[in-house]
Amino acid sequence: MRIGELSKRSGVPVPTIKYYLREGLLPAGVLTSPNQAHYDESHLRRLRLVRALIDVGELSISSVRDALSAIDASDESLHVKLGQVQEAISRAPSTPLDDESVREAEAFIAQYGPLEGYDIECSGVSRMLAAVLSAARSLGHDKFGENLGAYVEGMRIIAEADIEYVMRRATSVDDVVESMVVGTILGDAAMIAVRRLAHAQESAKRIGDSAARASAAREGER
Amino acid sequence: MRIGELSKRSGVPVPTIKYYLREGLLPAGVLTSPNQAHYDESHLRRLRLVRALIDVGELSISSVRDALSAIDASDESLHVKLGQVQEAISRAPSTPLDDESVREAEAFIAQYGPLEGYDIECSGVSRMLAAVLSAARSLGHDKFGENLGAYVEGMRIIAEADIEYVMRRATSVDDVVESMVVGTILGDAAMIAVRRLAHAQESAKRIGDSAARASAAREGER
DNA sequence: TACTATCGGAAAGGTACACTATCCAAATGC
DNA sequence: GCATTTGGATAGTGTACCTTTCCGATAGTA
Repeated sequence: MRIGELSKRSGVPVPTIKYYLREGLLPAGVLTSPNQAHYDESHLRRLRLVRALIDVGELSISSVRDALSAIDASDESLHVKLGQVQEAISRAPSTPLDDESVREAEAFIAQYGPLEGYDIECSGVSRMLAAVLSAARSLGHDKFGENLGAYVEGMRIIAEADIEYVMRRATSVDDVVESMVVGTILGDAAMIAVRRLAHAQESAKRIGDSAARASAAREGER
Repeated sequence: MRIGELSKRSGVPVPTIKYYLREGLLPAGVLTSPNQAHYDESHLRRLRLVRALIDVGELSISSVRDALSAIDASDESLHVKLGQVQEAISRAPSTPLDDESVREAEAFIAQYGPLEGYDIECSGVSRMLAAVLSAARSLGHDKFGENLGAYVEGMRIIAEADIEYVMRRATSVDDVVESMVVGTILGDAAMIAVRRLAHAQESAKRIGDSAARASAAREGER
């Protein structure tokens, strides 16, 4: 197919596709003449992945580029590759971190489980955690870290389901990597949404009785 | 204190504080003369909250404004207020959604638990879920929705800890609301970070043996 | 009472990002 | 034959989030 059909099938405007081509988010099509190129299903698939990373994952163009090049890299082991894509799709804050929080974050990671070959100091995850703890501290929530135990417990269940899901559907190594990217990005958003629901439900259960009754009454009036 | 000290204590540049004042993210100080104002601890606290919402929560200025005005609103019940701040701090995607995914999302919410007074159709949470399912579908992950069961299970644990945490430390109604905002925003980031760790650990356990051994060997060489 | 630093407030400027628009000669498709 | 579409390059747009600059007034210090 040519760029017009790629655009129609993906819902992405032609100029935007050209922009993505320029930015290296999409491999060039096969040139059939100096100014004609053909694209195939793999381009469509890649384009949809790009849009998912941008729209749902809210990644920047350059993060998407990093993630894709990690996906496409072929000279690494699967484990290393997964680490690289994880780094690419994890937003690392650029805020200055206080030492106390950095130490707390690293201690948490160390205690969480020995991760061989995991470079704690320069991982986005540890900086993220440090930023969270640092922000919590500055807001007077210095006990926030104690909550992390529950997070670990919850994430154990979810991560297990994630891996299970990836293993069930993936048919090749590249498939595993791509599924992990998709599952991670979509899962992040899904987790957040489900947590909001759980909060709303808990709020309704504990304190919303009168409000719910009022709402039900309003509903009844119609 | 005057603006200079507020800046020094918060780490936010003076011009940025002025900008936040203009944007209504920070209440004006008490004017002691036509061009002198005093700020107190509440301003410092609010300023730190704003920075946490922006830096950790990655909220836009206008979302922060919405969240703050929901926090400050006084004429609503706690339950309604919590719903409003939740809406303000939940990023709702602006992508077009396919009907199938919208239906699946709404069915999920309905089945998840009866939320009285919860307007499914115009909640950011349901749009978020629909966007996730829609993106999954377009990427060929049409079974992604089946994973949500595990997410619910994980979130039950986490949401319970969240509520517990808020109830334990809050001393007033306003405190509950603010703690909920902070806990939600920081918790989102924390969840994501912990999930990354869990994935890394699982990857190391299942496939990283050889890579870990290689890394350990490299470590040993030093 | 000089003098310097800092202040509040307004307006204009800047930077980064993610596209969009315009143009061109060449190729396609009816 | 001829309107449409193409790849490719360059320039422009819109939004978001600050910064810079300026002003006359005030605060703190000598």
